[in-house]
Amino acid sequence: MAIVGRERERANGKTRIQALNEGRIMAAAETVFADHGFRGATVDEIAKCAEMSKPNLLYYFKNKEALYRAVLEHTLDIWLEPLADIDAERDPEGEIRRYIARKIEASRKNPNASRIFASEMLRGAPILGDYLRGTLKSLVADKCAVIDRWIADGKLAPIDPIHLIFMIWATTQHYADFAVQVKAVWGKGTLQTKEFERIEEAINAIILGGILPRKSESG
Amino acid sequence: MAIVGRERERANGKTRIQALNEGRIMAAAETVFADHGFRGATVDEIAKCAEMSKPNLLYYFKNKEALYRAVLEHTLDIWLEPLADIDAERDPEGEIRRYIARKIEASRKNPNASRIFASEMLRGAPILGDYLRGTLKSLVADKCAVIDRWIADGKLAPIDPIHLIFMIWATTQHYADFAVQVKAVWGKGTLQTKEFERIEEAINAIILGGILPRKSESG
DNA sequence: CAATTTCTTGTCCAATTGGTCAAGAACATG
DNA sequence: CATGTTCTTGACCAATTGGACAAGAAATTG
Repeated sequence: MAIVGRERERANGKTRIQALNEGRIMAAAETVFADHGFRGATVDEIAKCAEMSKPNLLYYFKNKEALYRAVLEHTLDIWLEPLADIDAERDPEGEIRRYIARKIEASRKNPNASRIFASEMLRGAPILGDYLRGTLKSLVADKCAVIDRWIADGKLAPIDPIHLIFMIWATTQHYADFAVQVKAVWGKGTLQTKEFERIEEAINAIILGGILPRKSESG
Repeated sequence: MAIVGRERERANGKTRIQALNEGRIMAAAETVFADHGFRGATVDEIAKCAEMSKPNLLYYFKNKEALYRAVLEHTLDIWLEPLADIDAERDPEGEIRRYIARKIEASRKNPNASRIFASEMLRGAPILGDYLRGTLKSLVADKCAVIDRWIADGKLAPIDPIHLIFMIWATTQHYADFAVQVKAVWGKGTLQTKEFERIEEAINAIILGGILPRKSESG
């Protein structure tokens, strides 16, 4: 059992060096793809950003598209998880608050992932199209059903669930994707934790105000 | 005064052919830039899309960036106008309804403009940075003041004006920028007038519900 | 420590890029 | 219709692109 002694701490069958370099490449690729999109990014630039030669990068990822796919896949995890977590059994206000919080957190902690996803959508989702029409569509359908049940139970005002979801996506991701604009117009140099707390409050105020049942009407 | 007889219908000092070709080039550029961003777009592709040779395109626009700037400028007009139109003297509900309606209309009628703007934001607004920090910032400040007055007058719930504006931007443009995703998840083949009417209703319902004063509290 | 595997890069390549140039074609006008 | 202007393009260019390859450098292993 002392076989672990030397170099064999390969997780997922990966060498130490592999894990290290693939990580560096992915990180570099994330920023370059986020800045320039798939076609605008160059392998050279990514390699330079990862501090390694281009042939070495291509030793780890067989070509530009493979690298792009790997990066996209990574962003999807971040993207999908919070929505899947909405629980029909708990109360809508708390669930939606928590969903918004987690989406905002994702925008704050991983703005590049959000921008890459946006860039892929802008060009018509040539890679993610199937994912959108498959996994994502059925997940959203699920959650729409949950929201509809909440509405039927009088726990939410009768709004259109899918557009509520779109609105939450659009609004939360806006602060990652359009960060320059937000900073410029808002007059903030950077968006830090403090700013994101205010953002979250503001979004919660409007959206929850818009979807919680009006007491004066329904009793 | 019969000088107008022949070919001299040049508006803005432009030849008939100039006006025609610049128009075709701009239209082509709009779709290509929208699909691939500045760096990802190629002059060749734009020329092909405009059905003319590359040197001919470069006869009308001295280089790729000049063309990009021209296209961006055109998108800004569409972008800016609706916000500037908000009138402090009229009632908030009607004004915001109208603003949302006009933004939705812009997304529907000019999705490419929206996507180009988004793409410019994604890469950090290297061209539009000054515009954001100048014209746009002060315009937004103006309108925030208007909204604050409405709030002070008890006509709106006390929400943060700038984030209301961000939310309206994000939500309305979402349907242009993320059209693929919307179509895929919503299960619509295309987004047509009918769909946009439902979208507008849904957005109005949530946002107005979220910002109009609650009668049960203040009334 | 020798053999084997993994890693790294300089060099090269064909294709594509943004852009120039000269020369001809179409047009407009006196 | 002759003349000047505007328009159009094929051919070309240097730089960059994504990627292949071979050969050497580091690791890892029995």
